[in-house]
Amino acid sequence: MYEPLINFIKNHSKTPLTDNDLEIIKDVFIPKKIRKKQYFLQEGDVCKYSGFILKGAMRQYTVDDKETEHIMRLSIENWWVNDRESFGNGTPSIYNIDAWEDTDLLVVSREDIVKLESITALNEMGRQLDFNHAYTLQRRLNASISKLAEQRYKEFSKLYPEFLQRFPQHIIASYLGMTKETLSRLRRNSLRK
Amino acid sequence: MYEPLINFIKNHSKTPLTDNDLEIIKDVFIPKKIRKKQYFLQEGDVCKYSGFILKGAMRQYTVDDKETEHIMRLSIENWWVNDRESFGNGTPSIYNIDAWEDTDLLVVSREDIVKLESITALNEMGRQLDFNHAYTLQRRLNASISKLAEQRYKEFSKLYPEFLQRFPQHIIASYLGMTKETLSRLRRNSLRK
DNA sequence: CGCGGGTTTGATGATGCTCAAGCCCGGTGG
DNA sequence: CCACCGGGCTTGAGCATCATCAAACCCGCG
Repeated sequence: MYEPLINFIKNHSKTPLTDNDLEIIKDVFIPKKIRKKQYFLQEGDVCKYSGFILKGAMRQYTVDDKETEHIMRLSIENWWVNDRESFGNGTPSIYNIDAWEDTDLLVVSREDIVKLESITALNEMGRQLDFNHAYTLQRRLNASISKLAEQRYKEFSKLYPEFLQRFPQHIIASYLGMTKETLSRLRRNSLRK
Repeated sequence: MYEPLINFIKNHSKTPLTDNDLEIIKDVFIPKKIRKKQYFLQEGDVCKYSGFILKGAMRQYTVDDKETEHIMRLSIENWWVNDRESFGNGTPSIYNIDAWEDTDLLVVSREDIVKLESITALNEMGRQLDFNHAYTLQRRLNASISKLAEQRYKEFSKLYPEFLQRFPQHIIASYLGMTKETLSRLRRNSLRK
C-alpha cells in the first residue's frame, strides 16, 4: 500500500531512503478514504492534511459571488492534494478541495510533519514539487493572459490527456477559464476541420 | 553595498548567517550594472545569472506571434530577478528580462551557486521564495480566470502601490492581462464614481 | 520646435458569457 | 419494462466585455 508513495519519493529526489526513513514514513502517513463529493478541505478552514492519492480523483477550486466554481487544480493517482499555503502557514484556506471520485489517500497531518523533517529525500521532493508547481502555474498564467480559448484547450489536451478521460467537460472548461458552452462549441469546430 | 542583500536573507530565514557565510556571499555575489532597455536574459538563452536588485526596475515577459509583450513579472529594489526554471535546470528560457530603468544588481552565476549550498539561511530563503512565488502566481491565475478587468486592477493597486509609481500604465495593463486602452478607460470610470 | 513615449478617446468588431431550451444516457423505482 | 430523473452535453439568440485600429493629445527633452 505504501509502494506508490515510496516510488514517488524516489523519483523526486536524489538521496536514497534509509530503512529508518521508511519506518517513519509508514508511521506518519495514514490511509484515508474519501467518498465522491466529500470535502477534503473547505474554504475558511485550515488545511490540516497533505495527501498523496493512491486511487481516485480530486479537485481544488474557489467559488465566486455568483456561486460559480473556478477549478485551480485537478489531481489523480500519484499526485498530491493540499493547499500548500494554508498547510504550510496554518492560515485559513480560500480553496475547497473535494473528491470527484471515491478516493484512497495517504495523509500526513500538520502536527506530524515535523517528524519528517529529518528525511532528506522528502525535503528534496518538497522543493521539487514547489518548483514544478510554480512552473506549471506560470505556464498556465501565461496561457490565460496571452492565448485564445482554443489554443488553451489544445495545449491542455496534449499535456494532460489523462484528465480528459477522468473529468467531465464542464470541469475542464472551468480549469481552462472558460464556460462549458464555449468549450463545447470549440470542440465541435475543431472536429469540423 | 551588500547590506540590502544581507538584510533580505536575514528577513527570509530563521537561521542566522555566520561570518564565514558572509565571506562566501561577498565572494560569490558580484555587482553588475544594467542600462535601461538592456537585456538581462533573452528568449532562447539559458539564464546564467540570478540577480538581486539594489536599485532600479526590471521586467520579465514573453513576446507572442503578433509581437505583443506579455509581462509575467515586475521587479524593483529588494527583489530577485531570474527565470527560476532555466536557471535551475540549465534549459533555454522562454522569457525575456530587461531593465526598465538603469539598474544595479548583485548577481550569482549558475556555476557559483554550488558554493552557496552550505549556507543554510540561503537554502531556507530559497524555499521561502519559491513558496511565495507559487502563492503569488496562484492568486494571479485565480484573478485572471475569475475576475473582471476592473477588479484585477483594484487588487493590484492595493497589493503593489509601488509598482504604479514605477511603471507606465501600458506595462501594468500587460501584467494584468488587458490592453492599455482598457486600463485607461477603466481608470476614468473609477474616478467618476 | 519637433520628436518620442505615454495616454486618451472613439468607432467597430471579435470573443466568449448568459440564459434558456432540448437532447442523450444511465440509473432507479414503480 | 417503462417512466422518470439527474447529470452532462449541445445549440441558439442576445449581450457584455474587451481587443483592435486609428487619431489626437500631452509633455519632457534635446
